[in-house]
Amino acid sequence: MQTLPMTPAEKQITAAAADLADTATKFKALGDPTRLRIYQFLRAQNAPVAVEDDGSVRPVAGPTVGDVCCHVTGKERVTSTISEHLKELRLAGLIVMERRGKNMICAANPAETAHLGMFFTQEPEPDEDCC
Amino acid sequence: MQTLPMTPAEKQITAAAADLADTATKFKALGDPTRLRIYQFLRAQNAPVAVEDDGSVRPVAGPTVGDVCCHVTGKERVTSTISEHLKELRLAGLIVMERRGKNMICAANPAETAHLGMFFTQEPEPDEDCC
DNA sequence: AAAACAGTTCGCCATTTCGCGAAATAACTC
DNA sequence: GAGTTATTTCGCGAAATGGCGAACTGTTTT
Repeated sequence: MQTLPMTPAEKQITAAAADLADTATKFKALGDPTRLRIYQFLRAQNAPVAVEDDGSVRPVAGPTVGDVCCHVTGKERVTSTISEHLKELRLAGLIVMERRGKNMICAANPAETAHLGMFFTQEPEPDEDCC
Repeated sequence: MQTLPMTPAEKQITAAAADLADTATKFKALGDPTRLRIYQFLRAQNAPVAVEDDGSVRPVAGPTVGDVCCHVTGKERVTSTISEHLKELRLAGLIVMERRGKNMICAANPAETAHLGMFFTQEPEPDEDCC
C-alpha cells in the first residue's frame, strides 16, 4: 500500500487519534461488570511484576486463572467466558499473564493503572475547534 | 414484589455490586472513541457548573450540542448519532446538559471525573476470597 | 399560527458482544 | 506415551451496539 508523506502536524494528529483509540479500548475493557471485578480483584492482590529492559511487564507471582475464575464465578472449573475476559484485559494492556507449569498466573499492570488515573487528573489540552 | 429482609453484611455486598455496575457503566460510556472525544472536548472547555442543594449538577454555560457535533464530526447539522452518544454519557452521569432557548448546552461533570480518577489511585480493598 | 431551527426518538441494518459447551492445546504425571 | 489437569480457541445463538435517515418535539421567529 502506498501512503502519502505527512507533515509533523499531521503526524501529531494521527498519533493523538491512535492514543485516543487505545485509551478507549482500555475503558471498553473495564466497561463490563465481570471484567471490572476481575481487574479489581487482581489489583487488590498486589502481585509483584517485573519490568524488562524494553519496558514490557510480566508477573512474578499472582493468582492463577483458576483462582480468578473461582473468585469471580464461584465455580471450580475454569469457564471459557473468564478466559476470554482475561484475554480482552490482556490485549488492552491492563493485566499481564505468564505460564507457571500448567498454570497461568495473572497480575494487574501497575503502570497502566497509573496512566489511566492521570487521564482523569490531567485536564485535556483544547485541540483546535472548528465552529 | 416481595423481598426478604437483609442483614447489614448482605446490604453491603449488594451496595458494592451496585457501585461496581455503576462504575462499569461509566467506563463503557468512555469505551467508544467518539464518546471519548466528546468527553475530552467537553472537559477541555472547562465550562462552569452549578451544584444544587440536593447535590445534582447542572451546566451554567458551555458549548451547544451543535458545537459538540461540529467539533467531533465536522458537519454543520446535528446527527442523531452524536445525540445518542451524548445521551449515553449523560445517563452515565459523566456530563450534564440543560436547555438554553432552542439550544442545549453541555458540560463535563467535574465531580464524576474526580471520582473516576480516584478509582485508579486508590488500591481496592481485597474482598473475601473463596479459593 | 406557520415557518424555521435545534435536538431527540424511531426503525432499520450490519456488526459486535456475551455466555456457553465442545473441542483443541499445553504441561505435567504415571 | 497414555492420561490428567489447566487453559484457550471454536462455533453457536441471543442480545446489545453504532450509525444513519426519517419523523417527531420543543422553542423561537415572523
